Amino acid sequence: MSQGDKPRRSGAAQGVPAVDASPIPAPPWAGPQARRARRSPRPPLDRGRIVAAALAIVDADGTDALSLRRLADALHVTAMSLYWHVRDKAELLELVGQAVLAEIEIPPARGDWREQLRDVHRAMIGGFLRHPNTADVLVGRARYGAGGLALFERILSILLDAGFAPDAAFDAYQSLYLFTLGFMATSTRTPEFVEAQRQGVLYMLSLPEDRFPSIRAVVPAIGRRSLEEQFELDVDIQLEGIAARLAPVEA
Amino acid sequence: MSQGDKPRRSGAAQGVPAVDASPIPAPPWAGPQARRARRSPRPPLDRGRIVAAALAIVDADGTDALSLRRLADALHVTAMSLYWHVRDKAELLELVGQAVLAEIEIPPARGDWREQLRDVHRAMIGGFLRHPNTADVLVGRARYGAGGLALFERILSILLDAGFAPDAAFDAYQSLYLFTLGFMATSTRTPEFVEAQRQGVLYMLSLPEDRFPSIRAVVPAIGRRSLEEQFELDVDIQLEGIAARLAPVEA
DNA sequence: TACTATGGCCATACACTGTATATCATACGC
DNA sequence: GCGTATGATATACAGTGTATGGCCATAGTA
Repeated sequence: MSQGDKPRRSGAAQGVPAVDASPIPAPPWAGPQARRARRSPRPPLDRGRIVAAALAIVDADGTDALSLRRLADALHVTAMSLYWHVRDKAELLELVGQAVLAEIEIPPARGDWREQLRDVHRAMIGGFLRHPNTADVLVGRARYGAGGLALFERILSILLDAGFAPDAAFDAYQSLYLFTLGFMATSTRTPEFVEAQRQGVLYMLSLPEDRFPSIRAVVPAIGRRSLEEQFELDVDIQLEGIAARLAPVEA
Repeated sequence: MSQGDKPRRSGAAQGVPAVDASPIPAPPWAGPQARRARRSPRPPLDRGRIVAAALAIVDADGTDALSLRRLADALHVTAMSLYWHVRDKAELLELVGQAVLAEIEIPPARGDWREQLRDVHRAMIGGFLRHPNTADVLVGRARYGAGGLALFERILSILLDAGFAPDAAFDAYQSLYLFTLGFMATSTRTPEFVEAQRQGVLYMLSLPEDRFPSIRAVVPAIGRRSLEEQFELDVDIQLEGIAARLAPVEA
């Protein structure tokens, strides 16, 4: 029984959450044997430090630059050491995404449901824009960590409290969520992406006016707003649409 | 002068568009020497066939499965042969994305601006859902090929014709575009993604009701609509919001 | 204090990726 | 026929994620 199983990764290694990407129902942080002390020169490398270092690399050079060896180097450790704490790179990326979400602090409720949703989304996009290179992580692998769940719960509760039926609340959430994802996807700030965007605008300005009159007419409007302002306006559009199509009848 | 330059890739190799990702202003298809005939058993491998084969692989197994060697094998060719026709993998992915966009046929105009936008977006999402695994390509690298430009031009012209000011037209477009991106990002149909989504729902259903009452109340509403219906509703919400916030005053 | 178990880290290796470089084969213009 | 572009290939390299197995210090037990 206790023979074939090497110290292999996965499962409840050390005192760290076992569940795959769902640390909520049983949050055994500070688990059984509460992290025994150590006095070796470098601290003993846990998920927190790994994820923090990974996020730092992503912030600096984008997700493509995040390789396990580079991450290990940053932690003064070999690549394989990471596998003791993390199942594989996919899980690592998930944790990075969750770290970004966890940083977001949900503002207290004030005002009607539209004000509240505006506030929550402002906080979200603010938190995201502090780590704009995490877009593909957040957009691609949609897994909810603790932070994501809290946001989800909060948004839904605002809607339900406002009298939305559950179905309508979900539809409203979906609408806001999808648009937020799209916004994040286009807000990457890695140098290549920014340059590509710039080139795109230049290119569109070079299009023949007779075949693309509308593009030519509108392109000058691009980029006249900051990302924050842009987002603010778009949230407003969402809310207006939600109010018109999904909100409960009563005033 | 004509010495140091090997047949190196890039530029106006063969009769194929030279511009990096912008085949519009000078579309030299059927270029100078209109593709001379050949009767070798296998035809001589052009961008079209490469992109088609790549798209087939992506449709079958997702973008992660698209490696240059596998693509080359499918074409009965070595990996390096591809580099004659394509600068690098990034360009290949761009071309795959553009191929998906190019497949979309823009419906004729009928009805008011909202009807028209609905029709165009229906066509878009229909075309996309025929290649749902191309989501990250379409979402990640936002480069406009011929098809993308045509869509862009069309949507803007609908808005301008409806009396939107250029700034407002761009804002409206942006709103629709971002949300469409988000929708595509969450519509990947690769097995892992679908499974992850399913797990997510199950997980949320297992959350403690006292801490996540809203989630528990709403989760049953997930997935009761098809993707097409979902999209339809969300477009409606966008349009409603756009009408309320951006549309010109006149009726 | 001696002994063992094990948590945590590392060395090595493997299959696979994208791509640089150089070479080779065919077809066409002269 | 010859040179020259056009296109495919062979080889090689650095870098990726990760499977496997070993190493060592500490914790727990006697």
